[in-house]
Amino acid sequence: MIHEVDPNSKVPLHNQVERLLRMLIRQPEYQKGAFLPKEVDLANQLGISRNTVRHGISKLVNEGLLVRKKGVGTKVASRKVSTRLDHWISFSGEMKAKGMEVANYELKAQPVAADEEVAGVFHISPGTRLVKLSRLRGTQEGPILLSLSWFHPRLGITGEEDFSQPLYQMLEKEIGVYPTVSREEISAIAAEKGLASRLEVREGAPILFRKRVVFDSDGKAMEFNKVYYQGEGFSYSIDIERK
Amino acid sequence: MIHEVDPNSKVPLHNQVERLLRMLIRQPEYQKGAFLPKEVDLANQLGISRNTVRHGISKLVNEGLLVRKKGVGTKVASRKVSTRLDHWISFSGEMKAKGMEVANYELKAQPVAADEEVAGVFHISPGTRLVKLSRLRGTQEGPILLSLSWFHPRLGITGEEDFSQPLYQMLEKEIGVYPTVSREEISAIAAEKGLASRLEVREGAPILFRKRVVFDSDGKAMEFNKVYYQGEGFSYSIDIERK
DNA sequence: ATTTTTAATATGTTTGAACATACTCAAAGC
DNA sequence: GCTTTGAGTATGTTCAAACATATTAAAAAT
Repeated sequence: MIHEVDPNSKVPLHNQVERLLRMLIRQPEYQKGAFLPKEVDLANQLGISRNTVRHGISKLVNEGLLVRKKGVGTKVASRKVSTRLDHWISFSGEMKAKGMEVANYELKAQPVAADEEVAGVFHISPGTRLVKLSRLRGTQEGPILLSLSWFHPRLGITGEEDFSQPLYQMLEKEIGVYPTVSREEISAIAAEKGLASRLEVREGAPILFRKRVVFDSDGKAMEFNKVYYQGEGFSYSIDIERK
Repeated sequence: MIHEVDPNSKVPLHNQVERLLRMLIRQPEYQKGAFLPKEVDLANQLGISRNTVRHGISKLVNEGLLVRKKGVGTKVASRKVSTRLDHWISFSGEMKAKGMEVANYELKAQPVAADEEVAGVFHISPGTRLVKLSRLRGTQEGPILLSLSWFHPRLGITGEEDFSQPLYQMLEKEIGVYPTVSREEISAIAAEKGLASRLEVREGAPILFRKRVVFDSDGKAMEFNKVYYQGEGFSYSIDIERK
């Protein structure tokens, strides 16, 4: 049962709708996946316009709390995943340790021309050919992260290597290069359209963005990596010691 | 000069508006702070409804690319800030090193009763009195972060200490406790209403959220800290070595 | 039994209009 | 010169309606 809105309140109706929904979705049935009341039913029940109801709903959709599907309905969005920031254990290894089966939604290695950013990282000329690895990964419930890696041309990576195995294991065994230091940059960004559709989140959803350069044991840059994690469903943990 | 929308296109009009705006805001004048064309002017120019224009604009607003102010206008949002994740240097020290003057928008230390989360972190009973420090900090341009700290009661912090000085310096000198390890959890979340208004971002904006427990040299939890950074305007950097 | 078609469903898009409200700036008053 | 008031400005809110569209399920056809 949903409550009412107060048409005489100074709080805009769409904000009141938003509040009601935030309380509504706490109910176990919705947490478990039941469909929320239909827009038109909410509108009739609350005595307000369907578009005003939609306005309120879109707040929670924008926050990734709800997902909508035309012809189907609206429901509470799924739950979180976390990983250790400072672990070098592979993503799939860590997810397996948590009892989650990793799925590769996309796995593609292909030669590309280095753009200015990649060229700057590796100190090579823009346009230089090198291999880019693109992986869309997650669990049975859906994608969690999009990882893009570029490899320094000196590694001699061709794109024909077996990238289905753990990446650094492959680099050590087949390329003979030892990843040693990772220089990271972490921020929160809003998903633009292309990224949003690949990660199956709404446009503008918070994305945990990790950009890093991996150096080998000689201190030379070997991999440039960008990873986009679904924001709401993901967190890093790390222990930092004072020096 | 703005382009047109194609009413016969399969792409929804509001998406076309969004695209046009993404291109429009690249122009230097808008990057420098000029107001975008008014909604009603865009609507007339494009031959579509003002609400459809608003729908398109709200996409960029939701992403933090644009900011709107009633009675004033719409303009491109401001730029980023970053800090080292693994540095113990104070926020104000680091900003000063970057030539940015830190402003404290809010600084409040007060005794509170520990809620369940805080109690769980410190292994004390819920309801136990301890001191909570709340700081809203940023630059002259506006707030960047909201930091909330709770201190273990055994430290004997009263709330009367001088919190305007660097926190850990104060803890060492006046309390005699030495912060040594920080156990961190980092994620991207969407700003809820209260947080959004304090950080002056839109509701739902991506927020870089850092939750950590700081331990002293004896390995005992001394501080529980939550920091919310404006997502778009902030990033961490860190170097991680393989063990 | 399987495939195709159709209808129902619920969200998605767009509209024009009217009104509300926060903000700015100029004019008026002290 | 300073403060208050009022008008104008541009975004914010709400509406009811009509139509579009992706999805699902049932009915019809094979």
